[in-house]
Amino acid sequence: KTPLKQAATSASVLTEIQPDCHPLTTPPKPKEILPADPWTPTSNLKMLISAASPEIRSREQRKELSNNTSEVLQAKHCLQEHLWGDEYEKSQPSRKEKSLGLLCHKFLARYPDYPSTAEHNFICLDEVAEELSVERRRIYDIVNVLESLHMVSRLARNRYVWHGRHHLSKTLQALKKVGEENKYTQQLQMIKKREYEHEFDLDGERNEETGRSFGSNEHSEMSFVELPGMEFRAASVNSRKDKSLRVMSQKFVMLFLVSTPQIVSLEGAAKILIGEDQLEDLDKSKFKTKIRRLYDIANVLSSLQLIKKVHVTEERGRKPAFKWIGPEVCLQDTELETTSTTCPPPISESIPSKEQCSKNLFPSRGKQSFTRHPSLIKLVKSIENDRRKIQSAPTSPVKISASTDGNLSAFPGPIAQVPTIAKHQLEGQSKKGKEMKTKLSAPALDCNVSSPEAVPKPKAPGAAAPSQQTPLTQAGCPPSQGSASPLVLPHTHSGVSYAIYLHPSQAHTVTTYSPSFMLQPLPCANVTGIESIKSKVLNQVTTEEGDNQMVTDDPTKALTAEERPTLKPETSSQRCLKRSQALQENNVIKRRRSDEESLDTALTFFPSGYLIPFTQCTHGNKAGFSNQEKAGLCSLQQPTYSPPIAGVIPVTASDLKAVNIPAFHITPLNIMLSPTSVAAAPVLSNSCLNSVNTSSTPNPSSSVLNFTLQHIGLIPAGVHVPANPVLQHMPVSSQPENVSDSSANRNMQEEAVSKISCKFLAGVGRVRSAAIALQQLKAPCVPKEPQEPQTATESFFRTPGGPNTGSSSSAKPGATETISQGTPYIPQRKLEVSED
DNA sequence: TGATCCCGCCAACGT
DNA sequence: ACGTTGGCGGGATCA
Repeated sequence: KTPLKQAATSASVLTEIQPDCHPLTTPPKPKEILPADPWTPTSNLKMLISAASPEIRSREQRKELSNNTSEVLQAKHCLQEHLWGDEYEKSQPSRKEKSLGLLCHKFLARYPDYPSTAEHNFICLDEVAEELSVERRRIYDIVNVLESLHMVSRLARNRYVWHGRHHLSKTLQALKKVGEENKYTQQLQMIKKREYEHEFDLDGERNEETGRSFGSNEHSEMSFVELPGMEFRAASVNSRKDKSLRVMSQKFVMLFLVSTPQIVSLEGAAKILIGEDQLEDLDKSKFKTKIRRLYDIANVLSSLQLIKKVHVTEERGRKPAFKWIGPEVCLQDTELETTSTTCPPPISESIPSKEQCSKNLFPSRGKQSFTRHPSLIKLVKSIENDRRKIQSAPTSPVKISASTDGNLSAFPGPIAQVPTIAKHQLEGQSKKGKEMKTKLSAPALDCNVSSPEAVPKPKAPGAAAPSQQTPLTQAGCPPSQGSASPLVLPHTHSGVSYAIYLHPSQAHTVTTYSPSFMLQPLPCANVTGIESIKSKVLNQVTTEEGDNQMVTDDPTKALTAEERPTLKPETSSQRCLKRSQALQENNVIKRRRSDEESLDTALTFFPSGYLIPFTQCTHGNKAGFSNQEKAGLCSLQQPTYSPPIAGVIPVTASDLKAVNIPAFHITPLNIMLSPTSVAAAPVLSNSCLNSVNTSSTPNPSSSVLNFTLQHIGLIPAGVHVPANPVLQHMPVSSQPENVSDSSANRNMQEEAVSKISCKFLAGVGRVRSAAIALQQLKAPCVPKEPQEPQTATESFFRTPGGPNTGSSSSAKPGATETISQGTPYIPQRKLEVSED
């Protein structure tokens, strides 16, 4: 009776969840004794478990008999009574049953992937820890990683909010962007190169060299990557300097997103992550510790179905590694990347203009937008403090968030602080929060007070505002209640669109989105299915196995499908297939979804009232399209823009109406900034943009825009504003002392400036006052030198498409895929990646 | 064995 | 002072 021991422990459960688990490795045997540490009485989890295997199911059934969720502990006691200490010991959950991965599964099972924003998804660490019967310490591990993906965010002590995967794609984009800026690709190459040289006794000075290059990485101090709208959930969190696990997690993810076969070995990751801060001492113990942490992170990421474990077999031997199985992340409008028909490896060079264009186009995008420079933290903090002081918090953020979107309603007021801040910024260009604090003036406070009333209210879907009704026309209204302009925003989760009454200023902010619209006129035919070809050719990946089963057969997903409607994971190959076969209507639908998402993004953005990145809007690529346009223009287009996760958001007809936020809704906001800069200095990125879009396709919206603006009196009749004002906030950056070419500094400043500009404009509430303020803006405006050219390497290294886009999988589980990791630096070498 | 990674000490931090 | 977070690494467990 000894075999009482685990057998069908959670370990096997997990394994069976994994598709590749083969009968060969038949799990020892079902456990005869209920685990002392019973499953969480979450229905989800139970379903998950029971679906995992018949054995488990039966066990669950047995347990079901006495499972009233409150009797879990009882069971434990019984168990204790009926077993001798010895046996009881054995019945204790095995190590694997306590694994972080499983724990994470349990944890995740508690919350929907895409929680409706209406329901409050709060996480009380204590409760969770108790319910999962683990120490809180473990929950931290999970939550920290989740936090790094913005799937949760901290509200307060012991309190987190669950966001689910709503922000995931955005986060991943941000991470990818930052990862690229961090030259992670190069670092990875470096490591590979180094290893390669090792094999040929080339070590020695060479290593010094390569090692040094790590240290010289200017981004080494990169801190936590934030998503706009997600940032000040808790000032305390931000103020903590040690976000190691969070940051490490993000970096880890970056590595995946940036490397071309999206496979990262633990070792390599550890080296890079260590190399960043501690370039020199590749301490053994430090390395070990790093690895340990990476395992922790990897476990969570695995539970999230973002990565899976593989083994990379090189000449050297088998190394543990992880492969990205999450959604593909496209940095910008995907159609730009897939224009050419046969894109050989150096594809990024074949589209450099586009690539760089968009990068230059949205200079504040990516790192600037998402990474908070250390020196900004203070500012941020103080602002947060101010906010808290000012916000009399009649309703806790918790309660506020009930209506539509937590983000949306959580921070109604702070935006109003901007004017002062902006002013201050313009005057002193000091980023010290303290000073700002003192500058908070009465108007700002007023705004704060009034803005809560402008909190979006749900409205009947039918009440969609016609797109012509620009918020601008109402901008003259004071920022009080009733002056809100209806702005239709789709409700991503429920598929119901809401007309949200936005404070005019907020509306402006939202409209920031449409810049992407300007990019759209790009003819986008002949893109179908290219990516798959590309990646096949490029990566020579013999994709095998289980991606399919891995993802689709996963009981977790199947079972929780209803509450995770959007997740329905697609295999890369599936996606490929879909892409190439996509029916027009599918495309349209997806487009809608995309729109939805992008708008959702918008929703996410403006509430923050602080970081309002123009740039982020970009990936909401089709946001500006009318559906007709989309249908016509893009019917042939490959729907690569939406990662699987984003692609399955339920859509209702009403959403169709919601997707149009006309360009000129937006532009006014930018325009207010731009006249100065436009006149002052032609922005480099403009020309880029023009070359791609404007020149070829006269943009009608430009004239409309100008007309509108002139009509409204925002700009003098003679002035013509380019249709792509997006960038023009950039030159506003007017800090003369900022000669440093350090992108970090610049980015920071740009971020600050754009933020401030946004806030400023958003907070003014009255166009007039904004216009007046604009006058003030003009003075300090200094033409800024064009965005630094993209390093050739950056684009060079970039390879389009992920390895996931490989051929359809048919290989047996356990088969190995052979990956030749082509890199510019090192000769092609064969790697074997095997599933475990 | 080496790969994994649980566990919980304890310090930094917040209140 | 006390509770929360979470870095960290010993050493148990797994394969």
